[in-house]
Amino acid sequence: MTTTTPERYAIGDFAKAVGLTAPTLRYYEKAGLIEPHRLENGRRYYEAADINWVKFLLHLKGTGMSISELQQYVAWRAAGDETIPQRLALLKHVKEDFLVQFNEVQHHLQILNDKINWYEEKEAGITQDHEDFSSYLQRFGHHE
Amino acid sequence: MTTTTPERYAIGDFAKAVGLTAPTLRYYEKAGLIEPHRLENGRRYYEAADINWVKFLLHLKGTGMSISELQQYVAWRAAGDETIPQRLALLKHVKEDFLVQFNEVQHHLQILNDKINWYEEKEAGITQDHEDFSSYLQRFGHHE
DNA sequence: GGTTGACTTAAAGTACACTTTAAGTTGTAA
DNA sequence: TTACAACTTAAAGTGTACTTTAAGTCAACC
Repeated sequence: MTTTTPERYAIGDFAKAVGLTAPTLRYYEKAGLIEPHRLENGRRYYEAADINWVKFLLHLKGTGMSISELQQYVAWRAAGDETIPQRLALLKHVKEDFLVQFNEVQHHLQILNDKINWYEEKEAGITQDHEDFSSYLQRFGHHE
Repeated sequence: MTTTTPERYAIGDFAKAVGLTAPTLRYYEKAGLIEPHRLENGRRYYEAADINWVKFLLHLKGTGMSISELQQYVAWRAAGDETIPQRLALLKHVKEDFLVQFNEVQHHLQILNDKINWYEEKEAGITQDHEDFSSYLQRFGHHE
């Protein structure tokens, strides 16, 4: 009977696995977001499960959470299941903010698209007269 | 017969009209993004058309364009119609980057939603056993 | 056994987009 | 006319999230 040793990643390999740099991992660790294990010689090592954790952190970060919000989340997580309501409230708040931003950027994209189309129409009929961008927008009901 | 004087905004009023602060408007002006008019006493004033311009800049900014990209855009705009191809190429590049980011944040949102649901299910059946988040994600095909 | 690359730490530096300060001038309302 | 708010400038400061540097230890390969 054999025991499978859990795979160990040195910081450089782990960094590649999660798409970060070694200094960024040390920075996150200092911020309390990650707690790698250590070899006897003092070097960090990470395990497969740590990959999921970091990737999850990066998803939260990608929804707009700041490092300090992540720190709060991690602190509540460490405090145990009685902080689930707080964590849930935080994530819901993050989601609400996200959705507001999401609607805004969709509108920004619409204007960007309209401007691209306006330039393309302008380029297509290079010698003709053209309406300006504001009235062009109004034809589509795309205000501001 | 009367001539309607175009409406003039002092910097504070204009700031309110576009949702920025007066210092930010001065900052944008220093960056070359805005060129307000001046009264004889040296004070800036803005007109209605400037509102559209600033709002358009903010839309571009909202799609991810940096100040320096906006500067490039504005420089090409000032150079006249022969730079339309460059402007178009810039905006299309911005759009491509935007769409990549857009897909990424949608995935981040999905994971955030999954986590919220996972917590809510965990809260609902507080005394029961629960699967961990990774396997929960896999049930929906929401990887990483 | 020596060289190269990866690791360790703490601290300083960077990039971006503003924001604030300081010192002074001007316009408006009581 | 006095006081207060809004304007002017240049320069310094802020917040966020890293990134880079410096000085040293350690491990792996030829």
